[in-house]
Amino acid sequence: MAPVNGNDPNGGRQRGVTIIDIARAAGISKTTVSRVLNGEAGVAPATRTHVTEVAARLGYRANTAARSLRTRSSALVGFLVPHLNEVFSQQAERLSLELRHHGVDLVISTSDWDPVAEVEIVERMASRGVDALVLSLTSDRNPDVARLLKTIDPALVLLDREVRGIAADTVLTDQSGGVEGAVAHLVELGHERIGLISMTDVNRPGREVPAAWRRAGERAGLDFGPELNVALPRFDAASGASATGRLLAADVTAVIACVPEAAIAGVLFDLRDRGVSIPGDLSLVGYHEPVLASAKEPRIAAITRDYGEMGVIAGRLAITRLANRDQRPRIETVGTGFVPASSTAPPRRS
Amino acid sequence: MAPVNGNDPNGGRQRGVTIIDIARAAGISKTTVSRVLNGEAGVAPATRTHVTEVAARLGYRANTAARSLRTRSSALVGFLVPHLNEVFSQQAERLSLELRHHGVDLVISTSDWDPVAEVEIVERMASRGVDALVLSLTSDRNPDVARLLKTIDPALVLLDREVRGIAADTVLTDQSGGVEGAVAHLVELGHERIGLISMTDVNRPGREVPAAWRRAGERAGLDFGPELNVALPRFDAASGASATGRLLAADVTAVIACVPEAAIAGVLFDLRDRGVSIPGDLSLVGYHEPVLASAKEPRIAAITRDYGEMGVIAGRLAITRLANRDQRPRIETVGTGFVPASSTAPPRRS
DNA sequence: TTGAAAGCGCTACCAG
DNA sequence: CTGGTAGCGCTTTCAA
Repeated sequence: MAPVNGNDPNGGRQRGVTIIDIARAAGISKTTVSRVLNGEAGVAPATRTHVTEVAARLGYRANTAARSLRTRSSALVGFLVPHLNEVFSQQAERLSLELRHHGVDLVISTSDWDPVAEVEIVERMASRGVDALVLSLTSDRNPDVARLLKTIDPALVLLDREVRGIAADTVLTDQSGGVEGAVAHLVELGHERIGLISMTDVNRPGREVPAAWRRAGERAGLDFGPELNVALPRFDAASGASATGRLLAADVTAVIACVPEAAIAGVLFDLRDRGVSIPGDLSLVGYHEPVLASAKEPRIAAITRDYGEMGVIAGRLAITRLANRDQRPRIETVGTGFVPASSTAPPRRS
Repeated sequence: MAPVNGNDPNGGRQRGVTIIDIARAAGISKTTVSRVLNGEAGVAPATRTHVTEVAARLGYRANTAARSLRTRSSALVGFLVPHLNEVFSQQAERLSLELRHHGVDLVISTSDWDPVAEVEIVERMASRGVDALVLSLTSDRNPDVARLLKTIDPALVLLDREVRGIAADTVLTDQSGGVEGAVAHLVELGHERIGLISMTDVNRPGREVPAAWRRAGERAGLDFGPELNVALPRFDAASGASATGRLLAADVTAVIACVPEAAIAGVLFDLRDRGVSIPGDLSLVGYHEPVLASAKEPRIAAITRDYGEMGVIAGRLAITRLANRDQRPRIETVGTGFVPASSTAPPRRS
């Protein structure tokens, strides 16, 4: 039998079983009940089993809000991503799972690649009282965000981002392995004019990828001019298509597209519309290919990394940070690799 | 200047500005501060502006836990999905956005298609105090879940699921439009043995899709035997591949695959390995195709619907439900359509 | 239009 | 090993 509660003063939600109800039913103090429920040591085994039993019988469920208020911790982590595409979804799923193992839930919000929305979202999450905030910022060069991050309470984990003045736990991607692999592969096939579609320099991959590409070119004795690098501010199909046009005009024989899948789709559509065949007329390297896409030809060679792992690492960083907020910031690096496929071939001799 | 707080009795988080700090700074009671912050009527304009000003100056951020405790509402909605694939991610993104417009945040958890995990997750979210729970259950026939849903407090929104004994707000999918469109299209091309890969009957699409397929067959004067329907319990590539084998053994000339993308990828891989060409040897209809996959041939004809819209509707149902928990359950239906593409053709005459 | 006081459910402290 | 008490920050009476 559920205990009879006083008549509800609140028009709203149901009252629910509290530790006081358990205490009464067990003829014991709520302090001890709390101790049992939290698995603290120093409770007589008999008491423990009894309380556990009563709690189960009454269908007790802890009130998280009350606990949060008292302990100043919400067991909630926020995850801010630009967009829930396959890459970020995968990160989210693994991050969520990792956190769940530690009794922590994940609040997700998308900015739709809008730096202004990002500020609002971070603000919201801070006010929500998340214990930690995992950030895949659209722009890590936005001074408003940088300023905001200094004033908020949650622990921070940056996902392949570097914010000036913020020394936070970070999961970095080392782009060099993948990019150099791709360039080396293309050079070996005989390509010299290797175009790059990248993100703009407002976030770390947008800075690191072009740098790695240029380095790799130099290593191969090639000087990649700026006309070979198109930096996209947006990642819809139209942007991808326009980048393709610019690179074809620059006489590239190969393109490395380190941008989200929606933009790469734009590249593919545009090439098809122009009658440019892959890899016959143009070699293409992408940046992760969804499984369903990879089931069709040409399979896109890709610079890739383990997104799920990034989520797991972010989760671990968050959890360990919460256990000890005073430790110094840690940086974990995830490598990238080049996965060859049927989308590359020797350049057409003209 | 931030007010000087007493020395922190808590080893943990920072103290933060409270309404008491504002009240003191403004020389006013915390009641009035609360009223202003919540935009309640009955406050002198002068007081209102002053309080607003002071709050901004001190950098006040409401403590959500305290508010939740008092109001018994968390401004949090839970979303349970089997897996964050493209379909569910899209729903999640739009749902999240819709909720955000109303000041509500979204907690996401994935069950990895595990009905047991689902029970735990629902339990967790209830204990977390979510105001509403949006559920894409792996199995809506799991009695444990049905029982649990009756005991918990949050408002429920079911996403294309029907749980016995639970009268909740629901977003239903009407599969008939899409399935009948697909069957009619294939029949018109001359197909008679049209196989179906579906989910099992543990959830609503797993029941509705086969029913619609059978009806559509009857309407065309065809009697689809049970050997033409493979119901998958899992949705990895291997499952998709094995389903393909069984249907080919049943001499189908066309396959409709109403299963998640990972399984459809398995179908494609398997067909390629067997040297079965699409649509030359076999016509294929899928169930939504990611943009990057659609950029390559063959483009998979699909039975599809607006996933984003489903998320938006779910969000609206949740929000309006919270505004009035006593209204009777509402059911919104989303239609499906058939989108032809290059993956279908007349059957090979043998 | 304003304020005092009560209390949401829980954990932390201290005394026994 | 156990219990009493204080209070987290907020909203909500109720009274002025």
